[in-house]
Amino acid sequence: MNVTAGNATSARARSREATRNRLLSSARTLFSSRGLHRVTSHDIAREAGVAAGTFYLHFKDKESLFRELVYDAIEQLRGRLQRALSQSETGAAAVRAHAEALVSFAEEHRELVRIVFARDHGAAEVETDVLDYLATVGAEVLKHRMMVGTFRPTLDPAVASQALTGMFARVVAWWIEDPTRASREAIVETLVQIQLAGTTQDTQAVSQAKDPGTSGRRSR
Amino acid sequence: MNVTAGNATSARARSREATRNRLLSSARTLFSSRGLHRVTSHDIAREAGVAAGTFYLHFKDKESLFRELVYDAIEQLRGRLQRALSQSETGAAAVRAHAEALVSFAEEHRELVRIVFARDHGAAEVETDVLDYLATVGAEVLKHRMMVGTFRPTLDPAVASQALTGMFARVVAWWIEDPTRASREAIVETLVQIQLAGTTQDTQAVSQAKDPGTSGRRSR
Amino acid sequence: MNVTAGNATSARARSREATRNRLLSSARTLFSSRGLHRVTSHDIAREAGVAAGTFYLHFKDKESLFRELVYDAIEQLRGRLQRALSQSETGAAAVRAHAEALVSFAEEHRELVRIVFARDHGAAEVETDVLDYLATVGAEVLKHRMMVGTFRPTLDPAVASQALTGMFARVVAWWIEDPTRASREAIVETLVQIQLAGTTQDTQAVSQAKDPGTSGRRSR
Amino acid sequence: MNVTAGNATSARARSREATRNRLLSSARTLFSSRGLHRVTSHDIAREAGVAAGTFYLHFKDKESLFRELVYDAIEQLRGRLQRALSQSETGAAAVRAHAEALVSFAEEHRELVRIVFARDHGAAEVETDVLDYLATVGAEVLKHRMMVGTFRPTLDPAVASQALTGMFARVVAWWIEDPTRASREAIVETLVQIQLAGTTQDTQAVSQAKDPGTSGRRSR
DNA sequence: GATGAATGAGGCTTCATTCAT
DNA sequence: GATGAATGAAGCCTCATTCAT
Repeated sequence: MNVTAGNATSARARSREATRNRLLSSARTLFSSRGLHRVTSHDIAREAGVAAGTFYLHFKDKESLFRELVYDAIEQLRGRLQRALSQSETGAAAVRAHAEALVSFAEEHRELVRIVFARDHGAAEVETDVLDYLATVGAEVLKHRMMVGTFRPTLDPAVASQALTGMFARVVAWWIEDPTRASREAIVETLVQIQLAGTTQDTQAVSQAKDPGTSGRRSR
Repeated sequence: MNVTAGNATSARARSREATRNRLLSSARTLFSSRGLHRVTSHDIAREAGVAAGTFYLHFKDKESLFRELVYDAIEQLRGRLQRALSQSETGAAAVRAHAEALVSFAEEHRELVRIVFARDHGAAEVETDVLDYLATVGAEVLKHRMMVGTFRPTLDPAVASQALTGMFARVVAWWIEDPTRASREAIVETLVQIQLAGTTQDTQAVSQAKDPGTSGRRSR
Repeated sequence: MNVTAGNATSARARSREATRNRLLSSARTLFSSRGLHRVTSHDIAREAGVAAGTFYLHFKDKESLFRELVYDAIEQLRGRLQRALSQSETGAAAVRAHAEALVSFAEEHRELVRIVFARDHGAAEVETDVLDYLATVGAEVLKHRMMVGTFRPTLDPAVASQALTGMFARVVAWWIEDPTRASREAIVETLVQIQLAGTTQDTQAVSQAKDPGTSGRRSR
Repeated sequence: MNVTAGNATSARARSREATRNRLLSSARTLFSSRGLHRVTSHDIAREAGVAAGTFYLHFKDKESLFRELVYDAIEQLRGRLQRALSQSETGAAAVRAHAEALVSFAEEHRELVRIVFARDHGAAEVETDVLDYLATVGAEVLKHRMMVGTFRPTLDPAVASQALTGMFARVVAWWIEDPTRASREAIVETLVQIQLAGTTQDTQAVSQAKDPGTSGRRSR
């Protein structure tokens, strides 16, 4: 009977896990299309095919579920980005790999991107701000690159990291909303070039800063 | 009697306007600190020192007031930025003037910035998304600069505009949240340099691209 | 100056009366199409072209105005009906004249009919119920006719009066809502015949009671 | 386990149904005494001994509940009346049976009668007007009787049906408000006689229409 | 007398959460 | 563990009425 109980328990555990996952998945879909505060716990339960009360057997409250979804997503993303960076040899390669990884992640996880980078996700309740977190992580990377010499030393790493994070989030959120807005290549290329050489090219600057421009081209 | 009537009307109108402004001002403060959906119409009325119903004499609903606040703010900002651009002679000067204008606006209108660039402003209901609007405006500017030759032609203007908008919004929102996080100069300088020369500097690039960095400094 | 004041006062009085009438008239129109509780005092004032507060200079409250409208209307109607009855020589003629007067009144005062006989006029607040009043008046008439011998003595006058009042009110309200529903003649004829001979005609009754039907026609 | 689940479901369903019925019953009482728009959803919930929100688990809104109450009532009434008619052999018997059924229904369902036939039930929102519906049903009956020869062919069935409906509704509503106003028999007799022979009896008419009058008497 | 801005009680409805089964 | 009916606080908005000008 111990054995039986053991099996039963584990069957239960598995079933429980399945319910939990259905809730997470339903929430992902719903939050993605309607945002945190326009989705009710009933909506999520209904979509998951469970009773309203079941929700609270798995999550403390709606916030909790949301936070879990978001944190999982950014951890995944962070991992992907870090791997891209660490596997690159040169700075330029790292920048490109990073952009590629970001765009790939967005393509594979449209819903998560819409949730995490949406402007109305009710982030106030998710205490640790998502972009702040990503930017903080990013700042560490920049500091490292600065030491290594691949980051312009006249920039403030904290500020630059916020800048880049805002840029990534916005571009990806905008694109994922309607992927026909730009080709995947245009997204990657634009992100890469801005990092490698900025957006500017004027008669004066051309001669002085031609190399970044050239490298921007080369990297295509 | 005409005069009396005229005065009476005026006085009424002035008083009405005053109430309306008190409501707007209270809303600005409250939205800035708590976000759209954590502020009730009663909160706003109370803060403004008027009765609950008075709110609805001046605004159709909470959304309306919010939208008015946001739209006014972005129009002001847009005007400031455009003026900065049009009064600059060179591309580099324009980039700097733009960044300066942005930061000044943020300093002068902390509350508006917190409302407009906050991620949880309930944008879903504010139909035209704020960043989209700004980015669209920005894209026009970039197209113009591309024709004039001060914008890197290998970039996609639509994508780049989203990128820059996201960057500006994020940096400014982050900084305004706590201005001790970076000096005003660091903010401006970082925004300018990223645009003029990107963030990167690698061993190869160092020698060749040192000037943008230098020019970044010089241009101070 | 007394004289002047006198003139001024009377000019004022006239103007005041005009305002009051505009309010009454607007209310009549609005109540007629929307019913008491779907018309606000602001609606009435706006329609009358006066300020919201002006309403309360002329009427204690919305109820008051409504009551005045209704009572005026039923007094008018009562007068018309009584005149029709008193000017008729025979009982049958009286019945017909009464029906004619009712229908004419309805044609001339569609709005009042819609207000008075509508089923949702919020009569609860108009303490003395309109139909009760009319029925009570009607009962007096029936008692009189009973004494004179033109009213079937086996009927209870109070009940019959309610019955007739309900019949009149309903037919008129239904017809006035859309006068193409039946011809004026059909309305009058049906009301007359029901009173003179009922609605029934069975195999037995046919031969014996054909005349009332015929007389109904003849009396045209 | 099936059984348990079955019972559980049943118990739930039964309890739910009980709550729903308590709400319906409370609403019936309240609407009956105060009319639709003087009863709030909170009133109904309180009277039913449930929380305010519970109301909305069972009914979309106050209107919905009201409509359900009214429609159920008129369907019941219609059934009763139709049965009375179809079980009668002669026209006169049908008229009497119909009146009896109407009065019995009123006695048994005072509250429903007060709601359905009240003049201020907010019918505007109950789209299909109750009396219109009943009159329309009635018109079909009259057309049938006309073909069978028990309905005076010179009457317009649509108009007559409105007339009778108004008569029935008014008499019943008036009586039920205070049953001491007339005896049950007086109500029935008056309704019957008016249909069989009208209200009139004048020196001329007497000889010509005596039989309907007589049958009116006989039936007492 | 007229004005119209302001009042604030009151009604409607939603939804996060609990709890008996 | 799952269920789903019930809870009730909380927000939104309307509108009859008042009152200073």
